[in-house]
Amino acid sequence: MKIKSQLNQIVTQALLDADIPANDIIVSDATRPEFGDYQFNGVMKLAKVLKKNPRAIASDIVKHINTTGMISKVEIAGPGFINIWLNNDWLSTEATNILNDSRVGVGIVEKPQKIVIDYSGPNMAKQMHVGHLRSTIIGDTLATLLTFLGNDIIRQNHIGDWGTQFGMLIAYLEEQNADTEHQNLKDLEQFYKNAKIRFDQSEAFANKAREYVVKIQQGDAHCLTLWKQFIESSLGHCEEVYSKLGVNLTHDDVRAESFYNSELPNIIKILKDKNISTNSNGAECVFLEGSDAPVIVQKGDGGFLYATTDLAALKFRATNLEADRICYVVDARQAGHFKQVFAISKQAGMVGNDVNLEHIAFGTMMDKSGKPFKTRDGGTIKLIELLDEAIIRAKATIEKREDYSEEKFNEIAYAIGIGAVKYADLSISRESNYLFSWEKMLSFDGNTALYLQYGYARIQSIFRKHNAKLTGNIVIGDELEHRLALMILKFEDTLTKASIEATPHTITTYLYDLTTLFMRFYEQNPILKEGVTEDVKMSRLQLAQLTANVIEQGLEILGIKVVDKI
RNA sequence: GCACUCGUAGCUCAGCUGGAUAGAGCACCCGCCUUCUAAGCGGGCGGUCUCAGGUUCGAAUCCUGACGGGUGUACCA
Repeated sequence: MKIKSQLNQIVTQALLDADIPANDIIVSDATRPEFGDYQFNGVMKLAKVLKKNPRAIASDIVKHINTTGMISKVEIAGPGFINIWLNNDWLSTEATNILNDSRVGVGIVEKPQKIVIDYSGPNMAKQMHVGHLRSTIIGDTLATLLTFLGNDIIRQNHIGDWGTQFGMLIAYLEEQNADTEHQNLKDLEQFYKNAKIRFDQSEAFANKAREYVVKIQQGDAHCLTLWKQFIESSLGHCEEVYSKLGVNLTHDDVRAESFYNSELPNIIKILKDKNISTNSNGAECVFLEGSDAPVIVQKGDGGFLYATTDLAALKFRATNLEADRICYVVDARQAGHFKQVFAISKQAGMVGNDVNLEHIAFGTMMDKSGKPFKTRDGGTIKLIELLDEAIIRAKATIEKREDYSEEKFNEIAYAIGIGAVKYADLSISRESNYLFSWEKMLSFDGNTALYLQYGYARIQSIFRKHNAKLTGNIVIGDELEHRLALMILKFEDTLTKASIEATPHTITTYLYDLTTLFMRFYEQNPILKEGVTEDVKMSRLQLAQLTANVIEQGLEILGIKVVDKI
């Protein structure tokens, strides 16, 4: 339900009917319950332009606001605020209507876009670690969200499969002998370490590794075979993580760095032809306004850099993939880099002016002491181990709660553990650094996945008891039910906002508020208890059902599973 | 040096396209279970929104400056 745009229209019409020039009329959420459901604050500004008393203008507008449909009451308050209450009958009708809607009342965007989302992007020469977590989780949520709203999403996993480290790894792979094939790649972590040790120990090996870098780049068949074998194996490990995380990235979404290799000389040619780049100290550079350091697109030795690859990728995405919007879900520290390549790509015409380029930046994950998240000895924490620990901790959290079957116990712990990790990440505003805390993320209290899952499970419990068809209509009986119904109907506006601003935490905040509201409703308004009339019972059951539907759908967009029982 | 970014309750964070008395959670204190999952709910305590100016009828929000933290900054990605 698009509530805000409907209200905007009603208020705009009221202004027009009152002969007041109206443009960009925006109604906002009321700041307090006693101020109604929504408020319009634009009168004071209008008063200045029109040189009239704001309360007089407000009164004029209010007279023309249509209160026969969704709005029940309008009031002028303070210097000229217009407070708006929604009609209970309208709320109940709209809410009842979406009871059997699989989209819980959420429509499709008017103008679907083709959107490329670049996320995860692990380096094949390393095991996935916590540094890849945020990009993977935030990116996947955006992809799911934008798809749900009706856009055409192209996921791009820009894996790092090219560069000097691969010489070392390939040399080691060959030294270990290829006939054992994937066997010696089973424990990739150990493989990386061993290769590094060999590299540091043996000068001969180190030289061979450097030689291999050149060979790979020259397209030596034998080396390329080994390289491909290595990449496949490393990617397999990533997919293990994706699967455990419940992230929708597949082999088909992989468009590796090396994919753009053949295009790189052309990128340089375009930049040279358009006089965008110049040679400086032997390197091909682009000097952008407002910055003293250049963007180097080709090294003095002829090698290319990641700026070049990113330009090629931008060109490919805008031209071949025909994207309207391209989102890069990458660490905030890369902000400067993206600002530069975005500017160059537009200047060089590699990307059309109408294409929206966005760096979806996120902050660093910190530990309790406020330092970047590392193991005790300063190493990076492997993602797969973090996820396994989350599941173990989830088990500890719920083990005393109920007698579960082994299978059920594992299923619930998985949903809670992985959900906790994802939710903790998504619920913080993405640009700020975030503090990693097991205690906080696995708590039943506060804004956590577990609280929402618990709320959902409580509702399922009600329906296990009720276990019969829902009939009748929703009837709003009190203030709490009014707010709950409205909150349910705000789902679409929330998703829309989150999709435009690329802010998953908008969704988590909403779901948390919804669940809190439901818990209060549930405490105060009995559903299946003695003395509740059939009509009221049915109405409340439907509100409970809708709440569960929104929680489930909302969490699904966040990539988090619900469970019937906790 | 220059650029970017952040500074809100003891702690973790919302709010920032200007609006009414700045909100949550944790922690702490006090209440509420013979009845739908009390791992819940209600109430209380807690703030010069880093500081100083400016714009405005109105500033946590916008502008300038200062202080403090983080990050980036010519051939890694």
